[in-house]
Amino acid sequence: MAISQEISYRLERLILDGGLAPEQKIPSERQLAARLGVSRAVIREALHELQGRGVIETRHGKGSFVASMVPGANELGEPSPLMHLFEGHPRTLFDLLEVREQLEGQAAFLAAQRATQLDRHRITKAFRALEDTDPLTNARLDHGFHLAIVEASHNPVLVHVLNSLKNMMLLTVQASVANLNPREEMRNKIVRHHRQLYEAVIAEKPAIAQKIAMAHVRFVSDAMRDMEKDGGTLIRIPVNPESSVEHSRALT
Amino acid sequence: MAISQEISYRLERLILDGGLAPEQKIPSERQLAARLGVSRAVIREALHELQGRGVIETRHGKGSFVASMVPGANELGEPSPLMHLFEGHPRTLFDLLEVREQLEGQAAFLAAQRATQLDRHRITKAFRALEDTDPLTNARLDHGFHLAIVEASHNPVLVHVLNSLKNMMLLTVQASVANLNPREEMRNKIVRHHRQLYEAVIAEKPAIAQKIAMAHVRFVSDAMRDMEKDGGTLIRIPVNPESSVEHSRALT
DNA sequence: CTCACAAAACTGGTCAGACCAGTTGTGTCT
DNA sequence: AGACACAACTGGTCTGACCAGTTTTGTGAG
Repeated sequence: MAISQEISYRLERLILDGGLAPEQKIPSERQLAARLGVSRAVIREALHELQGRGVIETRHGKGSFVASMVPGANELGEPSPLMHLFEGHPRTLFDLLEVREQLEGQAAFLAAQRATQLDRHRITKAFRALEDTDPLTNARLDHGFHLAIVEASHNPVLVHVLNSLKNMMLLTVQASVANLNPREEMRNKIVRHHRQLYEAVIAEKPAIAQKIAMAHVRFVSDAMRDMEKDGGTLIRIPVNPESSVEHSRALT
Repeated sequence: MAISQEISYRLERLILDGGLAPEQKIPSERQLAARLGVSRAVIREALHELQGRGVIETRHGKGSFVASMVPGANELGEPSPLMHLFEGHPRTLFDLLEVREQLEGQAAFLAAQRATQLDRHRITKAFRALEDTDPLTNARLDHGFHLAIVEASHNPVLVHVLNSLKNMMLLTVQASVANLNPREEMRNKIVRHHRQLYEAVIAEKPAIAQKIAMAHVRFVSDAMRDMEKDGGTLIRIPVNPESSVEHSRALT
């Protein structure tokens, strides 16, 4: 196999395995080349491969960075092919929540089991940020909190799967925030869920963490199902990332 | 924007817009470089980006080719970027099995709950075929059985996720068949699992079906982990694109 | 004339060193 | 202390060479 591919795999493995955190800077091309004993061309080819796969971002004059899966940052990828299924099909939202219930439950379980000191620190940071912010504008932070837990599971396959559902998940999170947060009793419950989940993960109680995470997603799902049945109107989140504009502006 | 990226976008658009058909050969790097008036390095970087995105495949001495979109039959979802993580990294196999445990459990649960007459017929057919065949050559049928159950879950998102893991799953199924089936007591347990799972789904007992499906995957995972720890040698399944293409055709 | 086999002419893979182009830190001069 | 220019980073591109597989070609032996 080509050297450049071996290197790209090695780097990806390192990143997904938690060796490198999102937004973290990767050593410069010249450093990598020297350290791995290969030419800079090979390093560049490997990095382009990771770029194509959306694992890293490269900025002229600054360096290469682990792509954050958080929405605001990048997202030059085309809208998820599943996205179109979602538009006008609220059922898909519930299908997704159904799958999320399992996967987030497992992620919470594994995170409670495997989180390192660093992971716990990240999770704590994400949780604090979530707590300290206006609930109406925190869909992103909500997602970030769940994401931190997923990454602490140290299962690259799980991370990849949830990442590939990223766009849709963001929509469900936004939908739940937009629809549920305005109702006080709902918001309180959700906040309590988050706190319980946070504590269970930090306290390294896998079974409890899993149960709470699943109950949380289930609760959101049920609540939205009820709202749809009763009121009939879910607040629709416009499918419009528009971040590629933002992206090119930031980079040009 | 960097020249290499402009070129990769241009080529991708060309390919996706039908200018180039799958399996078709792309002009050589030197030709492209000359034709587009840039250096070969830029061309190579652009091609690596497309490679990372799964749009093309490159073969030493032969050239670059438009990737056949067959693997994963992904009308949805990007071509599994996970595939390569598996090669040479047995740990990823266990990561995948960890995720499978949850997803197949859920699929079994939902299948038992929602399967229609037609679904049950398909599942029965897949099960019979599995039963009547030489266990040493039935990795495909094994996979087909599990697949029939997944499809009966009637959750498009779940189907999509498992479908995008299809190639890797095929490998784990093959690995388990190759490693576990030769041991009689293992094979018997697996056969029993299949039968119990089949009966629970047909009998519309979701909780039981889920429990069995999860136990099944867990059992396979544990058994392989033990084998790796003891004997130290898992039979490695050669990663052979052509055969997996064959398989996905057979299953689609 | 045909077949076999080696050489040539492709393909991609890697290397070296140079230079351009953004970004950031530093130090000097006012 | 502040402003500004100059290093010293970073990635982006170019050149030309050579290595390593694959395919074509051409020539010699039968």
